[in-house]
Amino acid sequence: MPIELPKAYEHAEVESKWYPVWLEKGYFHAADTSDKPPYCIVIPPPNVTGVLHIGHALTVTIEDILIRWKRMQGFNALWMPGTDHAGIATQMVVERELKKQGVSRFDLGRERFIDEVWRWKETYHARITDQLHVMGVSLDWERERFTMDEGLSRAVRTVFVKLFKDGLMYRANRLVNWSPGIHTVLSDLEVEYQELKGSLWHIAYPVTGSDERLVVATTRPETMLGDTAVAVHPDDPRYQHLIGKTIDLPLTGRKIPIIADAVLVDMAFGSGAVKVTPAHDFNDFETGKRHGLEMISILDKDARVNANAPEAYRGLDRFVARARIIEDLEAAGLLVKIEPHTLNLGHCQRTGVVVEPMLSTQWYVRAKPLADKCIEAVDAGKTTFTSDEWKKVFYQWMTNIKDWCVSRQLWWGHQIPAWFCGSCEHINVSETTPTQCEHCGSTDLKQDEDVLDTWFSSGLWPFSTLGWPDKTPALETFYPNAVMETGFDILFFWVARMMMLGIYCMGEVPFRTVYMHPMVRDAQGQKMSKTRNNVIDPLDLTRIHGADALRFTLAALVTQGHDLNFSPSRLEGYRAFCNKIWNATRFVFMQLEEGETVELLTSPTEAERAALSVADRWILHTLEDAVAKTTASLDRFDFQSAANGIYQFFWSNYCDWYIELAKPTLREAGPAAAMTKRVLFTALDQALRLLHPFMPYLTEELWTRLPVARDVASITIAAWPTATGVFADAPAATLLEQQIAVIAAVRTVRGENRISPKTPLSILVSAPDAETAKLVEAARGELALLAQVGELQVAVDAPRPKRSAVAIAKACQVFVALEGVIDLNEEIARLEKAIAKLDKDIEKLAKKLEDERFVANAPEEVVIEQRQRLAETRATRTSFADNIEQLR
RNA sequence: GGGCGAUUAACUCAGCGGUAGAGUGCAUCCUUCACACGGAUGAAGUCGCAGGUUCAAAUCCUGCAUCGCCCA
Repeated sequence: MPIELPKAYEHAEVESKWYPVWLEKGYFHAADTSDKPPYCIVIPPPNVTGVLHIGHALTVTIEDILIRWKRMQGFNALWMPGTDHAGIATQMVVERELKKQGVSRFDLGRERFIDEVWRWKETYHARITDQLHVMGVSLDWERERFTMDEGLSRAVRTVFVKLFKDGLMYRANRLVNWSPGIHTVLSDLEVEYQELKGSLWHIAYPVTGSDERLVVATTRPETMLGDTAVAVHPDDPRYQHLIGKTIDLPLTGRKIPIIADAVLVDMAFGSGAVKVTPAHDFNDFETGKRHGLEMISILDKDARVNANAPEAYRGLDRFVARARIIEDLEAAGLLVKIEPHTLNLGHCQRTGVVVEPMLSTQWYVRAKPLADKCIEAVDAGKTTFTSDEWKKVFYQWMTNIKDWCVSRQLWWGHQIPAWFCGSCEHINVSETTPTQCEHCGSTDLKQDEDVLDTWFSSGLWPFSTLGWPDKTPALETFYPNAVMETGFDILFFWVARMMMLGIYCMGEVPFRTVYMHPMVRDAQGQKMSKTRNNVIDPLDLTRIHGADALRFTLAALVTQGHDLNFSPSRLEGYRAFCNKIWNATRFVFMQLEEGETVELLTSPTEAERAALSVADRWILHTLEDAVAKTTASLDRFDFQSAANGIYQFFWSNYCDWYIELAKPTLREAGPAAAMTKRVLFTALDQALRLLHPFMPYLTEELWTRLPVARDVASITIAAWPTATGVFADAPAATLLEQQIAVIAAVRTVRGENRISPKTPLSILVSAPDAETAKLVEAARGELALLAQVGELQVAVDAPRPKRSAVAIAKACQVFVALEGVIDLNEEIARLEKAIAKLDKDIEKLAKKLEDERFVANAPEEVVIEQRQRLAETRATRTSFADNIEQLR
């Protein structure tokens, strides 16, 4: 009994079947050492408490395509899996869950809280892993890592100590970005600026010992409690006499100096006088340093007014304090006016609260020396970007790099390996817990309570996952990684940090190529968000349309730009493509006798070659072309054209023409049919391989059923097709295109004249020469089947028969007898419409060719081409016009 | 304020110096023995606007408009 397939492709059944098999057989496992060339991608570790979203789906689709492709090409392909502890996000999630039970992390205490987080981590980890499985990812799960596991934690401590000893890790007291939402410092990158409508308050500050008042404009009146100066521009004639005098700072009873500062003050803005609050504003902080001003911090960690401020305001939230102070100033007659003002405010990336600049002591990485090495490496081409745009952005950031604040006031993360001595205040930095102070020998040591920025451990990912700091065989084999693929939104957060730390720790770049993918948006280009209610869940999509269809869609839509607008209609189209592949295979299988096996055509003998039909030769030629183009597209990370190329080959060439052309041959059992059958299977086998990186499930299901000899059990590890040129056959392509054109010409006449498909047509084909005539003659069976041609006549330069429709098929004219078939007026109308179009083309071409400058300047082949086209178009027009005359 | 990107058929996108393409949708016809998640045929675009370079511009340059992003 021949191989039977259900009538439609059921993705759910097939997809649930294969993943466990692949895992069991260990196809995704890469060897530590191998004769094969290495190829390694590390997954951007998803947040362990996160849910798979469409951005992850895009990431894993692209990476799996690359990995599966390279694996098939014979590389020792490693795709490293793992998850990220995501300090802030995870701590927030768990705190929120605890809050539901009425428990705060402080109720539990640090140790018990962290135990709690680990418990959550286990649960969430299982979920995100299952979600990844659904996508069909060929990750080497045996190697899976977590940023907080023992090995990676050791890597973090090692790097910290190394940086410290090299003077690249230091502590400093400066103004930082404080998130009152989660009670921690943030790095510059974790602050998101957002334009907000606010106000500009003009406040009158009384000059000491005079009636004069100096008006300052501010967007943050509450910070006046911490003002330590008022600045004016040194060249401002309005205020010359005040420089050096003092102000009686309202509500506080303090006196503060009036200073001149050309950097801070813009004479044209507001009143030209600015209050200076060094402990609560980055510009003021710099001003304070320039002038040696006092720095008074007036807010605590909750952004409430602290004891440095007058008693009346203590304990008030910063925004409540603002309202109170405005009231009080107004009562004192010191509020001059309020203007509407748009300001750009920093917000905490995670909690969304307004970030507060605060004075505090934190750990910093000296970034410049690390960044310089990155720039050198990219300059030297050690790492290349697939897009010039992102390379430029990378350079810009690296060139203007600032020191990286890496300490965080969280509990969940890698605790900083620094111990403060209670006796001598020395800071002991060590990979292992010290028992006594290295400076004074005291045993009164207390570890820094803070943890490291999550991105610090992620920055080690390309080598920490391979066993670093140990010199493992895997590290030796797979570092540098081949490709870093991720969303452009984490270019600085992650890619840049990996470059810095990779070069620093390993002495070599972490990866050879950087490919940045766009952000997935909805079909209208809107950012997906819960508030917009336009979030597309990839798991819903896989349930409805299948993982293969989703993967193919993402690959077909991905660009090197900023946005990928996800279009459900495209997904539906590619789901239909899956079904098409299924049914084409089903048809091919139906040609088999019971128990029959097929020998694929690899390097044909002369005898085999001679047995190939024109259609066979054409599809093999086209296949080679598709193989070459797909491979070339993947080589340059052009997933879109790779996907489109295979789609076109499979649907338009293989299904629409080759299978249809093969049908008449197959019906007449014999040597021709046997050969065609072999070609059908050969092209199918190769096409499935090309499709496999995009559609792993469907291709595996079909490929393993092929009744052919194979050297491996799974398409996962089957060889990627190569274009050797054995099937290159341009003459066959030309011949077949002529046949196709004749068939299409008849169909056009039929379609346009609304002749029923059942009505057989008599046609006469006028060929330019005997060879072409012979070719058309040879397509008799195909014409009968594909165009319902009952009677076919072919002649060289045949005279036009009376009462016939005419259509052009490349070098031939096709006359379709119309007697008794249609209303002649229909055909006249069709030809008139065609002539109108031809006239337009003729006019355009003639005008171009009459232009002497064109003829003189354009390349000769272009001129010749245009002349030819004009001649052909004119001939067609003449023919159509004559025909109308005859029909009348 | 500085920088970057986008604007092509109703929708989602290719093309990036020499006849405007794809998928979906739409119209007409066809349930023919792989597939109606199908087949055939067709309609649909002054390629955002205005200048410029060129024999030739959707494609290169300049400006403008609209939308979006990044950095400060």
